[in-house]
Amino acid sequence: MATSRAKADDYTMAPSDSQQMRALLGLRELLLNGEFAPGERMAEIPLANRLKVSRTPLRVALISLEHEGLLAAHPTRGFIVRRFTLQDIFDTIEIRGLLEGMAGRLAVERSGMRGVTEEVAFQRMKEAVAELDSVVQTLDGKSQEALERYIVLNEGFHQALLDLARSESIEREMQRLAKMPFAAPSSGFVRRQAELPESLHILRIGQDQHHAIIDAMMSGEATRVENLLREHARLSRRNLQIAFDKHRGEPMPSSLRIIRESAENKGETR
Amino acid sequence: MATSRAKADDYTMAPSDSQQMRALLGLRELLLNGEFAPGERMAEIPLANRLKVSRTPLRVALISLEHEGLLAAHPTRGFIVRRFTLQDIFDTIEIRGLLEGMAGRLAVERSGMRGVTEEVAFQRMKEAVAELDSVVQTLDGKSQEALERYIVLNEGFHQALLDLARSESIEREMQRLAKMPFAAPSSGFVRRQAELPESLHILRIGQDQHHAIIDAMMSGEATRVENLLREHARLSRRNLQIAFDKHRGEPMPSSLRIIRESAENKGETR
DNA sequence: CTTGTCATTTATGTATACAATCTGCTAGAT
DNA sequence: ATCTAGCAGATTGTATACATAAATGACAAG
Repeated sequence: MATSRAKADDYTMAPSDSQQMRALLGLRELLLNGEFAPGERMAEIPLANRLKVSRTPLRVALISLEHEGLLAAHPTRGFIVRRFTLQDIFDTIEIRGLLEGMAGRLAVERSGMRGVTEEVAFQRMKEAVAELDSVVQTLDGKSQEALERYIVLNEGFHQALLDLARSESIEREMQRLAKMPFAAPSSGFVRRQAELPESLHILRIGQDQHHAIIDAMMSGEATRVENLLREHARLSRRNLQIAFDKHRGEPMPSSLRIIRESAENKGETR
Repeated sequence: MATSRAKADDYTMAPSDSQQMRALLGLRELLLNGEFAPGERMAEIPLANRLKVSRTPLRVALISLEHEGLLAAHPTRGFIVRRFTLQDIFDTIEIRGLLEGMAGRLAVERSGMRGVTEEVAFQRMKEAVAELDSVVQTLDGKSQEALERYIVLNEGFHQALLDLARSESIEREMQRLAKMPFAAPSSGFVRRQAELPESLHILRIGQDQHHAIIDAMMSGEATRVENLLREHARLSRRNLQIAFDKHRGEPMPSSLRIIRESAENKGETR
């Protein structure tokens, strides 16, 4: 059930090749690529033309993206692009840490007498960590292939943890947070920043934490699991901070463009 | 900004007297009153007639309510009423505790040198607690008026706490959780269950925790604040459990009807 | 030159017609 | 009697026309 990550996009009914999906996926990609400036108004007709859909399915996408947090409702009319500060994203990552921490604790607490060791999802976690050991050694900032494998395994680790918690509520909230830019366990930006030696170092520290988490779970140390996962999430913060510092100057890769350094004129739309 | 709780419903643009609002508010009320059985399909045309809106704004409401978590997208067609177990709601309340705990900790950590004492929002918290002291004494299960006042003050306390955290991310997530049945700090069910002596007792314990939270914040004990708030949220669980146990038999007030005892046939729609 | 009002224009909110798809039923065959 | 295929009905997905409210710009008054 909650095993596979697949499933087109879940909500917004309609077969995944519907106009609504085309609009949602297309617009989300545009937004995450920083194609629009924060605060910019999303005019429906031009957007519909650009995405090759009519206004109705586009509207569905706009509403969805507002709930996802990428857009904000303009007080009087339509939608505008939401403004993200680094602080917002850091807080979101920390919330993710809270949720994963709770998931880890519940995984231990709810596994009953037998302990977590018996569960198949726990086997998946262990297998992911085992393979990550070798993948992490391969990582050198050049091998794109190894990095892709790293991401797959890391996501597998985190998904298996959620499965173990058996909590629909946590599952839901995590799925939600994962749609916020840079908040997911393996945020897309890892892909591009992983050349940096500091980032590689952080991936290795993360892998050490993976081991500690497995260890604590096997011992039934629920609180330790929770704390480890909270700290584990903070690695994403560090990683993001590094990527951000790197581009203090001008270029700023497209994926980072949605972030506004500070509050600026966080107030009105203008 | 985040000071007032007002603002019609925030998203779903449109002036608050729009058809979209009528549909959203109307349908949400129907759902929370347990008018539909979990798993039931939400047919658009009958619903539109019932709510006196056309299909287009109704559709907006359906999509919104799916994101809020009250509806689920049927794989192939339309929306169905989501199934809630007591476990789901308990987990959601615990997540609320995590968020409020983080908010309290941030409030202390981010208040800088001067400490939290200087902040106006902290004054609001103290004032709310002060008045709650007298209101709580008045509560006797008969005075509806005192109960209403209790709810207002309690919500003020929790909102001021969020304001102190100065975190848009937490604010957002809390606003979201508050739309889940029984997850808000002063869940609607308090209103009807407060006759029960056990519930009254719980409200008094909660007030004691309020004092402890204020105390810890003044001392700058961030971690203690966090733990207190996590535990504070669990009172809602106890309260809900009491209300639920009370109606083991048959009647089950309308507000509790959306909860299904256990997973039953949590699988398919049928 | 500035400011306020009004008309024009443009974009969004709403309703509805049409198309595509699923559901359920009936009839026929095994 | 049961299962399958095909058809009819109903329901959702999509497009679009129309209504309505906001933004824009022109013009006049101060």
